[in-house]
Amino acid sequence: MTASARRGPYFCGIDAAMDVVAGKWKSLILWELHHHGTRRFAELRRGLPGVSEKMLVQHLREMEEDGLVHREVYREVPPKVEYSLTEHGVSLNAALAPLGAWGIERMGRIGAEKVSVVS
Amino acid sequence: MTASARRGPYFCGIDAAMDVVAGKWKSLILWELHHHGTRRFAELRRGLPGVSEKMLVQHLREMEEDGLVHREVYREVPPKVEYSLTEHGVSLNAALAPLGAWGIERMGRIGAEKVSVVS
DNA sequence: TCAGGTACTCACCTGAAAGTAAGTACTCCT
DNA sequence: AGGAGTACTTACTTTCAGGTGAGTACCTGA
Repeated sequence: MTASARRGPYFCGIDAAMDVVAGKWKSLILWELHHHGTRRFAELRRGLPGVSEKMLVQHLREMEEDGLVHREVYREVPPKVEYSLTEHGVSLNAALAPLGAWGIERMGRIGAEKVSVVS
Repeated sequence: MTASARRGPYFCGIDAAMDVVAGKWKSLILWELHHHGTRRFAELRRGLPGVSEKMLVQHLREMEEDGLVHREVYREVPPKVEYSLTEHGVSLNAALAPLGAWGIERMGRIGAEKVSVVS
C-alpha cells in the first residue's frame, strides 16, 4: 500500500487532477485544511462527520505522498501531529474553486440538502 | 439502478460537483463532447479507448439524468443517436478547466505519461 | 451469404474502496 | 482506579464500480 503512487498514464489534465482528488474525503480534507490553515488529526476527524480513522489516515498519507499536504510531527508526550497544505495543495484548492461554485449552483437547482458542518 | 439520482446531501459545492463527475469516463465524455459539439454513440466509443459499451451507456444515461448531456434519437433504419452538452454541461466543463490546467502542471511535475488519443 | 456496422440490454464476476472493530502505549483529569 | 484523549495500526468484511461477454434486431456492402 505504500507503493502504487498515482502516476498515470492519463488521458488529460483533468484525469491527472481527478486521480489525486478521488477518494471520498479528499476534497473535504483539502477544504478543511484550506479554511483552518493547520489542523491536528483529531480536529480533522471531528470536522469530517462520518469519516473513519482508517480512511482519514489513508487519505492523508496519500495526499502527503502526492505533495498536497505537509505532515509535521511533534515528538511530545501526548502525540501531536499537524497537517497543513503545501503550495501544490493550495493551488489545487484554487483550481477546485470554480467547480465548487458550479456545485453550489447545482445544489440550488436540484434543491439538495447540505450536511451541516459547524466550523 | 434507474433510481438513485445523485442528490446529496452534500458537504459543500465541490462534493456536489464531484458526485456528478465521479465515474471513470465522465470527465472524458464531457471533454469529447465539448470538443466535437455533437457525437454519435459509436464515435464516443472510438474516442475513448478502453471504455466498454456498458459503461459508456451507463455514464451517458446518468449524465442525461443529471442534465449535463442531451440525447437526440433519430428514428432511422440504422439507429442513430446524437449526444451533445446542455448549457449545464458546458458550464461544468468551463468550471473544470482550471482543474485540467492544474493536472497538466502536475503531469509535468511528476513526469506522467499521456495516453495518446488521436482526435 | 455473411461479416460488420448501428445502439444498445442483460447477467455474471472481480478487484478495489470503504466500513467495522479492535488493539497500542502513554498521559491527563476526576 | 478508571475513563477519555493523543495518533495511529491491523485484520476482517462488505459494497459497488467497473469489466467481460453474450444477445438483439435491423441494415449495408462485398
